Amino acid sequence: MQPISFITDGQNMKRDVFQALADPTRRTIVALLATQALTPNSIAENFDVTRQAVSKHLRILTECELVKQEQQGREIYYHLEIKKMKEIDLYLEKVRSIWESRHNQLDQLLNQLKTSK
Amino acid sequence: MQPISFITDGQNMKRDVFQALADPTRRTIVALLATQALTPNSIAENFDVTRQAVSKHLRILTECELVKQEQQGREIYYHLEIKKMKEIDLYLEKVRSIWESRHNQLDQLLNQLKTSK
DNA sequence: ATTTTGAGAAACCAAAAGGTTGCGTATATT
DNA sequence: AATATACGCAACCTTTTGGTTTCTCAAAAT
Repeated sequence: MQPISFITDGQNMKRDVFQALADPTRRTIVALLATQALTPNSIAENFDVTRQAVSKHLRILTECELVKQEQQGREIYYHLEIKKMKEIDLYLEKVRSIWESRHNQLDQLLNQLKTSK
Repeated sequence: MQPISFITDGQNMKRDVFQALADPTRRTIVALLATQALTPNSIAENFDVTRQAVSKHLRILTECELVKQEQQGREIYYHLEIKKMKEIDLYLEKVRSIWESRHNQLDQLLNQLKTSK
């Protein structure tokens, strides 16, 4: 069997959201961008890495569409696409629903045993 | 400023949950384990990789405590620790609350402008 | 008692990740 | 017009990742 990806935008997503959020620095950047749109430079000021490193992180976040760019003169403002986080919820819900239905099956089994005694 | 990890068990967690779920194969394993506890061999049968590779994935999932082992004879059953997924919710909630409060501020500003015209 | 089976551990490898420095280019500033 | 600034891109380096193969060990099966 093939490894199934539970997150498949299918068309033009080069990167998956989980992988993008695997890096703690990127998670912090996302949290930062939740407050307001920011430029690479202003983000870099909050970290211990160069502006180029932040740029790379932003590229990855952009590739999975968690973040969008908006050019303003020579500056580029990056802002969060909060909707994209839904995809993570989707996976969590999927796993939980499987988990729950398993319990229901157990409950059903227990009920059957109970009523047939 | 230091890169802040939003997921810090602090004490004995060697691996963070987001990173563990970054790999699509591991996400599928987690979904599989949501149905029932399984041995490495039975998991490997569902994939295109060797048992050893699955073992490695299970080690990573175990390190972040998303999965627990239960020895039975010479077999080891791996079962999902569904509670651990809460940590992901926590991050999502954090980001969303930041995002919401930002909007509230904007709403407040708009209201102020409206009442003072 | 011998052989098979389940599984972790180790050694190894190619590819990806995360970082750096240096460069090119477009937009502001003077 | 000359200079400074904001940024992306490319090249490079080191560490991590995901996989394989091989080995060893303990538990079952014969």
